[in-house]
Amino acid sequence: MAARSYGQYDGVTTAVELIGERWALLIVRDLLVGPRRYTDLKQGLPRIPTNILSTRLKELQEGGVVRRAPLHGSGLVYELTPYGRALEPIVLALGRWGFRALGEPGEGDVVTPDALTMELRTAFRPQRAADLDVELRVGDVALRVIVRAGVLTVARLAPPAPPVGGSLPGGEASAVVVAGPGLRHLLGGVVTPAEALARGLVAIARGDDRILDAFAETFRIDPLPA
Amino acid sequence: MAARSYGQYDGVTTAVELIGERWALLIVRDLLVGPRRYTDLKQGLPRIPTNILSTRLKELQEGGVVRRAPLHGSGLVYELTPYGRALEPIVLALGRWGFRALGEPGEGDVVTPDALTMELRTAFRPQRAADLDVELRVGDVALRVIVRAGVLTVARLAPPAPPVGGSLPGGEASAVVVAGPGLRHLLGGVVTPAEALARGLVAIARGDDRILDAFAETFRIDPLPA
DNA sequence: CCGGATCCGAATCGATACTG
DNA sequence: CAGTATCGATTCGGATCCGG
Repeated sequence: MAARSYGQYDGVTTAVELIGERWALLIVRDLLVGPRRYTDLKQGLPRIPTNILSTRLKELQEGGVVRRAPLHGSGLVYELTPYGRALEPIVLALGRWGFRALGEPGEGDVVTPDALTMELRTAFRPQRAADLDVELRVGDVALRVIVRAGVLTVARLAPPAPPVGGSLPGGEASAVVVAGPGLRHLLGGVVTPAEALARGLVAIARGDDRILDAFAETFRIDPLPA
Repeated sequence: MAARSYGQYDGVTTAVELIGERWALLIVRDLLVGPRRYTDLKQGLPRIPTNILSTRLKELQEGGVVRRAPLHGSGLVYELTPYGRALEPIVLALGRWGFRALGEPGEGDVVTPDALTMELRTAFRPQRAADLDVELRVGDVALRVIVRAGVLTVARLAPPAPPVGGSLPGGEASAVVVAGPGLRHLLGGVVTPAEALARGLVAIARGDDRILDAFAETFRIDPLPA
């Protein structure tokens, strides 16, 4: 028996042995957004040592959670296996759970595009979803957030730069929402959209303020059900 | 920023910081069965170093996941806070996920009463549940498993010892099911109850063999939905 | 630039012993 | 019962280096 084994024979222990090592679940989180190259993962996890990333990817492959796939042309990507993709509801639920413990960001904490994408997915309420097409900016991350018929699509945008004329296929979002860490108060339902605007937690850089009502109704992580 | 921080600001990262350290989720797993004393936890996690158990309990308390409560009389117990209890569906889902990767037990692997209790909870299908009252023995763990009106109750029994006359309140179970690691094949639905009996994965030490049909219908972790 | 491998000090973990 | 203390074994983190 490996010295570092937990020495137990059950499903929870097996799960922890597969994805419980440091950084492993954050790698899975990013891969849930889509296949990623080694370098992409490294950028999405700025503080991960490269030897750890390398080791984890190997372990996740041995565990059947991740596989390598050749990238069309050159290079390769890591992607979740079907077994790994089965973690999606679990990671989303964990994200909701952890969200409720979010305080102020620590100094140096970052928000990455993939993390914000997953955060939106955790907060997404298909039953309540309004049709939506907004650009969401948090820090230097910009995402195009589209909801159509209860289906959420999130695309990464180039970091906010002075518009040069190049526009996305499909044109621009109907509104631009700019937020900081205070966005969590809106998602958490502890402030109304109007309050969030008044307190400067969120700003509408373009478009109608009322878009925020639809946004806040569509994305919410309610406090624990008593 | 702490040197060991992941340096990200989102729900998944926060969750991992709260319960992602080694052993933490196994502690939570056992506490989901019920409040436990320090010594109980140590027994339920035979390979955990006591300093780690001590450290984790402190961290889980700081994170608002666990709290200490005085035990009536003397001593104290650790129990989940409401926030910690909110992990239940997540731990159950993780248990189901990990279950599908279970192979043969490693040498020295053990099955503890709390782990087996949680395993049953992960496999429990309320919709399909038949009324049931059986004693389940795996290794030297013995559990009284009762299902009534779609509600599962699991109680720990003293390790299988020659009946001395002392009986549980409520009397004896209507059947005794004895199993080994091969039980996973029955729970996984890859063998029928009849096959499980024929191959010796499971034995009925007392009672009618047909109780196993009800058992296998009530407790199952199906393969991944394609 | 991509995809790592290597090296090394710092921190954590694991095992055992010990204590109020 | 409920932990601390100690100390060697591992792992992690940070930086650098290397082959395509």
